[in-house]
Amino acid sequence: MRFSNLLIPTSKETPNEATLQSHIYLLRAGFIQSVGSGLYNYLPLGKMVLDNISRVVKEELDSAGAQEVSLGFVTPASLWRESGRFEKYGKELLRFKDRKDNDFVLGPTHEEMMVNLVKQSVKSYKQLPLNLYQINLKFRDEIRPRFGLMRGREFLMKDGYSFHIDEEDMQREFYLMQETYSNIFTRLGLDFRIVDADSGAIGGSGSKEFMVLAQSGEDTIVVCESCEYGANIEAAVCRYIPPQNEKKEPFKKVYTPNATTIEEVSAFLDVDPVLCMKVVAKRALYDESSAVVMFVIRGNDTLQEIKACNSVDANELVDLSEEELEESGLIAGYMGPLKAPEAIRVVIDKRFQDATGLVCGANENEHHYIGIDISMLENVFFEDIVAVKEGDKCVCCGGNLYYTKGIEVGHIFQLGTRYSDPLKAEFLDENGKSKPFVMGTYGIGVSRLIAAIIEQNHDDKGCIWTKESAPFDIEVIISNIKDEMQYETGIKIYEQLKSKGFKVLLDDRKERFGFKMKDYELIGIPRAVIIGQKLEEGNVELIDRDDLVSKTLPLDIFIEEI
RNA sequence: CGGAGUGUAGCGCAGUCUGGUAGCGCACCUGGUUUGGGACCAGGGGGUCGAAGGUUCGAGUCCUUUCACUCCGACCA
Repeated sequence: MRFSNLLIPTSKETPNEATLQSHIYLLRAGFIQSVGSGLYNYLPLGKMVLDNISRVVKEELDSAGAQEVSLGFVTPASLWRESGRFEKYGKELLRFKDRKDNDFVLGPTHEEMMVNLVKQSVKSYKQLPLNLYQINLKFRDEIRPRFGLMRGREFLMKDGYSFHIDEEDMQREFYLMQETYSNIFTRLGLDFRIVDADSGAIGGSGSKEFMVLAQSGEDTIVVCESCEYGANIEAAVCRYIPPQNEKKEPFKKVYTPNATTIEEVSAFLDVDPVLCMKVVAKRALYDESSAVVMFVIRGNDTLQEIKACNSVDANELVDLSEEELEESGLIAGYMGPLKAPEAIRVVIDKRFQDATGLVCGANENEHHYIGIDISMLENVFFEDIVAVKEGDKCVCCGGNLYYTKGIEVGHIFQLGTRYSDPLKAEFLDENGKSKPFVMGTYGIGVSRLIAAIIEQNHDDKGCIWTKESAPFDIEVIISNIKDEMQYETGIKIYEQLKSKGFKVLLDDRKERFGFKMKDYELIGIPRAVIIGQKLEEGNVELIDRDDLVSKTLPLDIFIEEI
């Protein structure tokens, strides 16, 4: 295609709102246009990249036996009520009414719709397994959209759903999808890692995320330096030994004035923070109720809120105000699991199991207990609720764990019957018995991938597209279109490359050389051929975008070499 | 949700304190020169100053309300 005919509004200036490199370059190079908070238009170049990514996704999924469909974007709320998610999904779900006052939602994900589709057409085990997917718009009313395409409200996602007769077959498909996803991200030229993950609002068990490694990633992932273990911080686990106090202090209440933080308590009583029970009180929200919960962790740990939330099966955890604390009978700075108000649920971190000689708040102003053994506590239960720290030991091999940042581009879940049960999606097995489908669900953030590719592949001049994602394979740059020989040679090379099957962009604009080069570097097409001054000796230049190294080649050899 | 900030030409901004004909750079249009690293000269087009209401002879500027957008945070007891 000719540059002069394409809408590619490049810009020298960085738009105000962009902070992330990918966002800046995608805007400046004319791939996307901002239309509102978390909403973007795709211009021709952006649409080409989007289509390339979709194509790779589709090819790999189809060859793995999945089938593409397209579901309605607007979903009747009744389906969401049946699954129980109409209330549970929270404010991210955009709800609205039609003229007849019926409730609808804009689909943030399509489990309900897909289950409904299959329920109506699949009745027998003979029709299974089945893997259906779509590449379609999603809408999530994010609390705070940011980072351009990375966290928009409207975005393009591939979502797939598989249906099986039993767990075993669902797991087979899960691993097939894991492999298929690896193929997709490898083809797109990404450096990624597969990690264990929390299942979040989708529900189900056994989920894995595909993380593109990048400093700007929003997720913290924990990886092992000596084995393959990797997990999102929300789900990461590690080895631990329960803390034991060397000093055998007898149990007693002690006066601890002005010691409201772990540091102060630890210093005042001369005990290691690891032996201090830090209490984080939260309100756990459920569908129709809420409860105050005390999460008890070691003084040197931090609460992992997702794990904590899962430990009490809550929808969400929220902070307590000063007033709420008081109403619950809790005293900030002096909370403890021993002799706590009865209505309060206590969850203790697993790391405390069998621990002895601990310190905790006495639920009484300016007092702490010392010499507590965990066995003294009643009506408590143990869960893993703290964030793994760098330097903790890997559960698999004992190696050191460390943090890195990742962009979540894919997530696969073993759902089981989480949706088929409530939606009564059943089939008849070989004994003629009704059974709910056993399901898996698989997502890829297609529009987010555009940003992820650039986050991982750019320099200080602009984008560097990977082979399969690039809007064009090669750009033909005519240095000066008023030079007839350059112009005619440019056109000829352009036609030749096209006939060889390349996607070619011809920069035939009436601009100066430097201007065109800046645009080339900003847009980031993998290779360019420059038809310029060297043509007088019968040469052209071939340049690679990633290293910007150029090779001078005689015209006839150039065509061969390509 | 909490905190901070910004809305003036397509983009980036000045003008607001101290009310008096709406400005600059980039981009755009016309003509000419230039043509290997975002050129130059000359001429030109483009604005409900986020919106509504108020004060005033007069409001981009002062007052009230409202909307939108951006950034930071959502830790700890």
